[in-house]
Amino acid sequence: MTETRPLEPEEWELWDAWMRAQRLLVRELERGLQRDCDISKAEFSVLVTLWRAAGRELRVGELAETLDWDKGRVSHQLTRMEKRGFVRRTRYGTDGRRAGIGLTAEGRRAARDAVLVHGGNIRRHFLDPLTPEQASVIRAWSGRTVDRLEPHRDGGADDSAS
Amino acid sequence: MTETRPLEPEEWELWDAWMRAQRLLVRELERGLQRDCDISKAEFSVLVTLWRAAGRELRVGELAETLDWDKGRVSHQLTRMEKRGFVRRTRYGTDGRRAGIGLTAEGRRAARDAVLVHGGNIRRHFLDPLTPEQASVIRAWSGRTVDRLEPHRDGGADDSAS
DNA sequence: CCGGAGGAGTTGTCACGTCAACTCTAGGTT
DNA sequence: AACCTAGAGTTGACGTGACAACTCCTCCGG
Repeated sequence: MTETRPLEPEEWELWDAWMRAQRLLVRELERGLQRDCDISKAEFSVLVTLWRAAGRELRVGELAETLDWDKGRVSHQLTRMEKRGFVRRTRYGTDGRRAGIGLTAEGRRAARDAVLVHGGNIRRHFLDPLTPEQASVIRAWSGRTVDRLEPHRDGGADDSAS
Repeated sequence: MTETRPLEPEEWELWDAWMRAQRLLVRELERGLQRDCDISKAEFSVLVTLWRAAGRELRVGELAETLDWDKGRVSHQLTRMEKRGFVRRTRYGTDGRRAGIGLTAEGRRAARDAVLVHGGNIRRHFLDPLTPEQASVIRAWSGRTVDRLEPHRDGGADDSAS
C-alpha cells in the first residue's frame, strides 16, 4: 500500500518548519499566560469552558467531550485547580459519583482576566501576522484536518464548508 | 498600546480550529510512532538528530541547540533513553563533565525504522492532504513565525524568502 | 431480590516538559 | 597558589498528558 520511503529533504523541511512554528507559538503563548495571568494553558482551557457555560455546572464528561481530553486528564486537572481555588466540585445527593463542576469567584476573576490578556496575545502572535490568504488557507486546512482526525464530533459550532 | 478587547467569535474560531487541528495531528502521529515503533516523539527527535550526525558524537549543548530544547530537558531525556539502551554517554578524560552522546546499535536500528515508518505517517496525515497552494502558504507562514519567535537561530538551512 | 453489565469519575503510573538550583571544571585575576 | 566566575551538565520539584485499573452507582434480566 503506502510505499515507505524516507521523506525528501524538502518534505522534511516543510514538516520540520511547521512543527517548529507550531511549537514556538504555543510556547510563547503559554509563557505569556503564565507571566501575565499566572495560569497554565490547561487551566485556561478549563476556565474558559466553564466560563462559557455561564454559571451552569458541567459534568466531568461534558468537559472531557468539549475539550477533547481524556476523562482522567480532566479529573487530574480539576484536582489541581480545586486545590488552587479556581473550581468547585459539587456532589449530587448521597453518592460520591456525579459531580458538577463550577467556577469559584476566584475562578471567574481569573477567567475574565485571562480571556482579555490571552486574547490579546493570540492577536499579537497569531492573528495579526496572518495575511488574509494565510488565514483562509489555515482555516480550511484546520477544518479538514479536524474532520479527518476527530473520531466523533457533532455538537460543535463548526460549520466549515468543504 | 494594544487594546485588549476579547476576541471576536470568528477570531476565536480560527484560533480554536488551528489549535485543535495541530493537536490532533501531533497526537495521531505520536500514537502511530508508539504503536508502530514503540518510541515517543521526544525519543524520535533525539534519535533522528543523532542519526543525522552520522556517527559523530554530539554534546548535550549541541542537541539542545539543534532541537531548541532546554538543556535540562535534554539531560532528562538522555537519562531515560540511556536506560532503554538507545544512546550512550561517553565521558571525556578524567572529569565527569563534558559528555559526548552517541547512538548504540539498538538506537541506530530504532532510528532507521522510525525514519521510514514515521516518514510514511507524516506523508499520510500531513503532506499528502496538502494542496500545493496550502503547502506553500503553510511553508511561508511557518518560516515567518519561526523567524519572529526564535530568539537566535543562525546555523539553520532555512532560506525562506519573504 | 440477586447478579452482572456498563457508564461516570477517580486514582495510579509513567513519560514529557519547564524552571531553578546545584555541581564540577576551566580559565582568568590578583 | 587562592579565588572567583562563567559555562556545561545534572538533578529535583512540579505540572502536564496518556493510559489502564479501579470504584460506585444504575439499570436490566432472571
